[in-house]
Amino acid sequence: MVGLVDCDNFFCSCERVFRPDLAKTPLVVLSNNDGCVVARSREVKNMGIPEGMPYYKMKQQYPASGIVAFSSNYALYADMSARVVSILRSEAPDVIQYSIDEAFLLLEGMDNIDLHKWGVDLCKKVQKCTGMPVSIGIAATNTLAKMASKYAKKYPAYNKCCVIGNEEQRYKALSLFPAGDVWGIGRRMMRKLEYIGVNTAYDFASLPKDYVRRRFHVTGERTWKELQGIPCINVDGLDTVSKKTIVTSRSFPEMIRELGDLRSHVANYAARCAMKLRRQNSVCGLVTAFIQSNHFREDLSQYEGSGSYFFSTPTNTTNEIVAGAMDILEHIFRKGIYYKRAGIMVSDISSANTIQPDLFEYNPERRRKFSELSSTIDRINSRLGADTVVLGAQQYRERSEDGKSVKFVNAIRRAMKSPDYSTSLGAFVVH
DNA sequence: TCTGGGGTCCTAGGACCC
DNA sequence: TCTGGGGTCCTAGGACCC
Repeated sequence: MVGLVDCDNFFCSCERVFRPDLAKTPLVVLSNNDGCVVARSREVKNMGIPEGMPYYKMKQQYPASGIVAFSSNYALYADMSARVVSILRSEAPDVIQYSIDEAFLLLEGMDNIDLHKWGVDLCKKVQKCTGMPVSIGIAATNTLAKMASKYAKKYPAYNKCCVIGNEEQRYKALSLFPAGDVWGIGRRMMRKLEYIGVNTAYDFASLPKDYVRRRFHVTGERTWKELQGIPCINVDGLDTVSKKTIVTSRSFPEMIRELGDLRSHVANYAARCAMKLRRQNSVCGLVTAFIQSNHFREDLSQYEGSGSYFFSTPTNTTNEIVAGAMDILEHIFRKGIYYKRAGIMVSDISSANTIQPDLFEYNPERRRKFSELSSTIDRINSRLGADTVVLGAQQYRERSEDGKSVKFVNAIRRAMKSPDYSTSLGAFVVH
């Protein structure tokens, strides 16, 4: 059997752990730049506010709702996530973290245990130790466990733990479950399914296997099998295997026209990608940069530009990756466009332990220096705070009146961010 | 005024090989 | 008039996830 532990309204619950006075207050957490609603408390979900709704629209449409909004506080969420996982690891034989708020538990060797009681106790322990409310679904496959966890959330009678343990329970669970909510059935697939009269998970599971294979390919067939109770979606090692691509991208709080301003942003994203590469002890062979105009402004000219830069010897140093990104930017920049978003992707990722050097241009001394420089920057920044030391290209220029001096400015709007309660002593300074 | 960010896997089709 | 057959690898784009 596998278990799927899912934090209830994760971002909102993180905020509530340190603001118990808001336990019953409708709460939302916003995306970068306070753009969209990315997390909603139960009260807000009940009001019918959809995920992804732009914050300004929410304010327009629900002016007197009493909803409290928080900017996203990723330092807090990442730390809370780690705390929850550490409790899970202390209780379950094997834990695979699947996302920031979800983990699969491999429940081998627990055949003679009352799994429902075990799950209820686990949720209680997590809540007691971290303050985080969680639910758990237990079943024979990942897909069924995900389904069970939704039942555990929806019906209080389950006491936060729902087990799909036999055929009767599986049949009942499938029959009452909308097909579109099944893990692996997205919007596109659901449109096709509706067309052939499939509404519930049971309807889908009742389709002939060959038909599912033909219409929905292997991925659809896997989901179908999982619903039969046959495991075939593997998440083993998901959290230990290094990433194959790494992306850093952002929308800007204001639109940007100048190449110089774009350069600062893109250099920062490139530096972040380099840091993420080093963190997983990887190097990349390719960096891709992209810049985009504002899709929502149909009155302005639209443009999307992207380009790539190959490294003859794979690298993870900040200066090489930033230099590559700057080179691309020169080529893809067009004058007269109002830019709203940009990003960097590094790919062709391999281990930093086995770098294949370029036969003709390899310069070990240069590489060693760059590499040392980057790890020194990492050490300084981890001790003294992120972005204590950056490349010149990463500086955001805010020009003074006379245009002579520039200063460093914060690039992201987070007007309503909570303090970093769990990771910074500064959060508790009394003013 | 205002609209998020970061991943994975699969498939079709092109380019290339013998 | 008439133009083979069987592979592999790579990439872009689609679909899905949180």
